[in-house]
Amino acid sequence: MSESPKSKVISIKGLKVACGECSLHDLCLPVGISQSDMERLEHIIKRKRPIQKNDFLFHSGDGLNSLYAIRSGSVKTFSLTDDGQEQILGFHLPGELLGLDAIHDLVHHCSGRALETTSICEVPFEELEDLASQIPGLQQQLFRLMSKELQSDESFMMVLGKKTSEERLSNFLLNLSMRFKQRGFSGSEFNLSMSRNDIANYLGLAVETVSRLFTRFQNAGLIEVNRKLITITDMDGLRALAGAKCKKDEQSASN
Amino acid sequence: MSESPKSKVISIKGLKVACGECSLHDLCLPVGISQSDMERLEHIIKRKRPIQKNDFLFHSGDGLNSLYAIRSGSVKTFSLTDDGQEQILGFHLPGELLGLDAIHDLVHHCSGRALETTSICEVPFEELEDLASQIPGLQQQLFRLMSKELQSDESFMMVLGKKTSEERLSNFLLNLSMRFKQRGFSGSEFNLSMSRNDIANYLGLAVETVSRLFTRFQNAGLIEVNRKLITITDMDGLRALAGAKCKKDEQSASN
DNA sequence: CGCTGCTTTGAACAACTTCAACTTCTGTGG
DNA sequence: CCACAGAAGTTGAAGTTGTTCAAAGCAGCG
Repeated sequence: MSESPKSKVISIKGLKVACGECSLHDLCLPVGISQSDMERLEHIIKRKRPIQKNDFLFHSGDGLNSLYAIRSGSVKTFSLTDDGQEQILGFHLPGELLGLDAIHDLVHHCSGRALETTSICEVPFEELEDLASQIPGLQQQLFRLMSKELQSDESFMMVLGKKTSEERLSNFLLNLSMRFKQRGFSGSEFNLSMSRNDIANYLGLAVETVSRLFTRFQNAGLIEVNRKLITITDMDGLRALAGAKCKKDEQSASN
Repeated sequence: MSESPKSKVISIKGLKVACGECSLHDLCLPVGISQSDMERLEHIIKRKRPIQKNDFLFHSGDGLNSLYAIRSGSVKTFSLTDDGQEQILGFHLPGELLGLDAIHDLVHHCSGRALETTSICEVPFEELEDLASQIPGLQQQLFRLMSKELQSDESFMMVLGKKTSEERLSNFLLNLSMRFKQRGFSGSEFNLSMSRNDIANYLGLAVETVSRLFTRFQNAGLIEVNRKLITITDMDGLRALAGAKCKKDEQSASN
């Protein structure tokens, strides 16, 4: 496949894969890990050549061989309903680790597919687990990562369970904004790598609804939409939409 | 599976908390762990006196001190939307471990509340983490447990994102049925410890809808409802409802 | 008994979906 | 460079599912 990683990890400069140097290193695996431990970790990580838009990173049903960390680009994960339609489970940005849900039974229950040209670090799971048992800091970091994903799943359940279409979309945009910002990109202007269809699917809405919402948000002066490019022009307004809906002001009375 | 592997669990008889003897031990923490390691684990677990219906196990905002394993009874977890309404995130049965989502930042982001009189094993998290770093089998089991929760969250997202009210409720009943069966109870007749309101809330529906569905399911001969007691009389019929909906038979043509 | 809270049922209403048509974009080949 | 075909996105109007509102039925409990 790609270049071999056995090239003595010391000289980080010459190394393609270097977590310590990676701009994402505080999002990704190594946190609070010593230099030498970090090198051991880097040693097991494989850098694969970039995958193209629509390429699969893994398929539902595949055995779990590796976890995948996104270096650049973006990936969607999804599974199929009984009647064969896609349900998108998440959109994943650089610095995120995919495949954690397959640890349970060592089988992927969703598929991962690139939304654009994407480069990936592959982390063989067995070796990672082994290393984690030797490096407490790594174990802890893995626990935290998984827990974080549980948290974000939970907050997403709230979106799907209680929120209106307006709240869902504004929530979605703000979530992306936050994550882009965290990664050093602009939080107020970014490209959506996924289609409207994907957004709708993810949010449990019809494409048409999403489309209408985009124009409604634009007309309301909250965002500017240029095809895939979104500019948030009124962050607070968007936040207001995403949060408490005031459809019942009388709630203060009943409360 | 069920029969104890080796009952030389020392004088477990005298021990209040004995995972090795616990009927839930294959659901809960210890799996593939040596006898002596198991004892170390049991040593850090505290058995608390049963909590009563509506008592809180932990509050949203609390620091994470312990994980909680349910021995008997049931618990709901929920958080509040910005406008103060409850969103139920899950119902938890004996053998399940609560609080994993708080590991990330050591703060609970949801509350846990007993649905009935419930007894709990408290597992101090720091000590557990410490132990996990010494016992690879324990680390692995924790990874698996968290991963399993990720999986079930994902399948629930599918329910909320794509399923109709009928599919949601039948899904819910089948899920409970399966879990009861797994725990040695009847899978076809069980008590709902949660209110209709809670069910509706969890499934993202209105109470009225859930109520109507119960009567509809009963009229269709799928279940029998006696207040909180549910008897599933047509498991396959219920499964059919939960799975692929046939609202479009023409899909075979378009597919 | 007569509360009180939970559940059920009916009827009107709203939000979102579905269907259908049209527009814009993208990439390909002449 | 333009034409064209297909995909993606937008917009309008009709249709449905599930919600909301209102009220009655029921069990549990002081």
